Amino acid sequence: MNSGEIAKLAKVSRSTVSRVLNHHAGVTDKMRERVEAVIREQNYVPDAAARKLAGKENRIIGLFIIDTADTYEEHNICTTPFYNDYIAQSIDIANSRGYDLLIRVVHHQNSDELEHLFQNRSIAGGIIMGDRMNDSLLEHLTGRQYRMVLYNQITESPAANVVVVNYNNFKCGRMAGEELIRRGHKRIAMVTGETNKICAMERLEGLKAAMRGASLTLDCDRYVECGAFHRQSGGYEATRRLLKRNLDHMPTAICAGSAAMMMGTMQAVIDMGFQIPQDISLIGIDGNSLSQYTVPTLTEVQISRKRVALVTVTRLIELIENGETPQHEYEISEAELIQRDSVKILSTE
Amino acid sequence: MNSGEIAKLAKVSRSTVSRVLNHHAGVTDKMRERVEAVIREQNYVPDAAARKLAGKENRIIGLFIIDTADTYEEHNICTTPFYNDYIAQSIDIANSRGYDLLIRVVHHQNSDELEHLFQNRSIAGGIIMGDRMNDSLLEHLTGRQYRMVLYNQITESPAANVVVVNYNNFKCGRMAGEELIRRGHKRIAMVTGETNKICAMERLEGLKAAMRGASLTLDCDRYVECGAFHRQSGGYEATRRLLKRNLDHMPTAICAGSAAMMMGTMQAVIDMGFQIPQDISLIGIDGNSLSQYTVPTLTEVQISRKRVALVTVTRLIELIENGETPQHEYEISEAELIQRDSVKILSTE
DNA sequence: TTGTAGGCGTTATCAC
DNA sequence: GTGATAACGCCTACAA
Repeated sequence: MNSGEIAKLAKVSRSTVSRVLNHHAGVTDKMRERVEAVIREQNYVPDAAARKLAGKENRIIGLFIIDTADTYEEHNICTTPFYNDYIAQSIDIANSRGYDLLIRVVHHQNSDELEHLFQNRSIAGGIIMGDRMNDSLLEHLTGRQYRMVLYNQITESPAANVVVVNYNNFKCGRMAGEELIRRGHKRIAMVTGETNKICAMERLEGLKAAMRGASLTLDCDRYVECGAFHRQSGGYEATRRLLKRNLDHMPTAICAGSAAMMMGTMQAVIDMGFQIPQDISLIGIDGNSLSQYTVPTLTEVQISRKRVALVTVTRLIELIENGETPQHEYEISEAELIQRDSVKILSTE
Repeated sequence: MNSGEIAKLAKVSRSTVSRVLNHHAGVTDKMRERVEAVIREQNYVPDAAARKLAGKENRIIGLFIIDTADTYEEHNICTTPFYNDYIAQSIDIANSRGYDLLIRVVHHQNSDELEHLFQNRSIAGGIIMGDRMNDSLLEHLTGRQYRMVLYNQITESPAANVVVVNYNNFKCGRMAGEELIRRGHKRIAMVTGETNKICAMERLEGLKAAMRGASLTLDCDRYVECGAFHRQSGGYEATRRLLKRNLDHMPTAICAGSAAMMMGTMQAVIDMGFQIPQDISLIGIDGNSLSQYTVPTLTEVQISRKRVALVTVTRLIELIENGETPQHEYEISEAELIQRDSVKILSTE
């Protein structure tokens, strides 16, 4: 069934069918109704490929989640609490705007394939997030005319067709630090992600700033340890390294850089025979839906994932539909401290 | 940049370019190399829409997750542990086979739009899962030529182009029941999902069967309560109703029908002032990645989500690529009992 | 082995 | 307001 057949049945030309389909003005009501009746009756839906080829935009958004983990684990980056939620939310938001999401996890091996979807015009635009993308690839990509939104990849928009959305990770780190300090902690440690990840480093900087604000300093060599940001195992291993190194002078509190790491950190602390929060306090950046069920319940600085989904998807749709957007840089600063039971109150000296 | 320009630069005809692109036999090595060089040099990628219009299949799979919840909650069905994992796994599997996943959550309002993607040929096939789809829509859909895989929707494949994959939910229910019985429980209750959900009812049947096997009976009127299968709140509310009704004769153990419900059940039991497992034991069907972190840790019958993803995606790709598949009905029976601390050992009377 | 030509289903630009 | 006609970019007979 194609527009020609519809035209024949409605006794009009294909052009008229097309006009009706696309809600063009200047079609007699009588004609319109006749055509619409046949369309309904025949259950006709125009072919997407033909439509696109003839110049219409499609309504598919590519969602690319970069995963640069060297070891290919059973659970990829999408299984982290953040992406779990982000994916669910962004599907809903895109769908409600009439768009579909085509989701792909981009591993090392297929990082160049990412561009194919832009090049063969399968997608109207794309959102790129996850691990920090390779510099040269990023530069190459942003140099093209592809409409895209970059989340936590770079700080400044390099082109008019690229929207840069960043989370105020610095603020989250600072909030976590301030909470620890408020509760009397001075010897604070942090377990966070790879040094090439914007968000991991900014959260660390935020923590440092909070400490500076209280005339404290973070001894990075001793009390900072980096691991796989998106893996529970990353948190586990980094925490073990950190603690083993400092058995003689343990931190009173640890700040975990991501929700995934937090669970590993908790496990490592327990496995090494320490009690939370009696021996070591814990605070996490980015929340876990089940932090309220653990014992102790976990204090965390919650990131608004819905807000991230809303901003990234909406901005991209603006870019697609208007060819532009009012701002090309956008920072999301919503974050909420959820006080639970993993941070001990230390007597102020 | 199109195949014509490539042809011109390589000084060949467009057909030759097409042949090279599609790896057709019968092209001189010299020609092939010349064309490939230009393609590489120009970074040319053929247009997906044009290719499709000319008769090629695309490599996009639709993943439709039906959500029939009446109340639209912040967290949709995708945020349940099962779908969180399933989505992550299926993206990986599809990608590794060269396919992309287009994921859509299908709510009541837009259930007819589901068919559009098949009709306008945006997708080569589709996987339908989640809540039980409306009978008439399902019948309509399977009556067409669309290639699809139905997961936990119906029991028998109605057509050659439809593969039906079901989980052995009965077995899971029975395993949970047997574990409780093995530990001495006799007065067992179950909190599960809506009566129109295949998997919810089958799990219940499995539990009943286990009890029958031990000459016990499940008093359904008193000890079975149904709620929203995919919501934690569903488990919470159903459990409260169940317990309030039976304060005079409490069950010694509760079996929760889904991972999402399990967390609500635990919360409800605690909120009502009971201790797990001292007062009431808990076992869940389908696991939660964090069940090992709660106190007590939760005993559960784990469903192999990776296996579900593997079977559904692979079967659909077979259907797409071969036009058929060896079996049209497939049952997944992998399930593993994870014994933790939420089931108390009762002294045998 | 290579080139030519027609068709895929739609939209848009013209005349009428 | 409506209808022919030419794109859109590719694939595949068929002809050479």
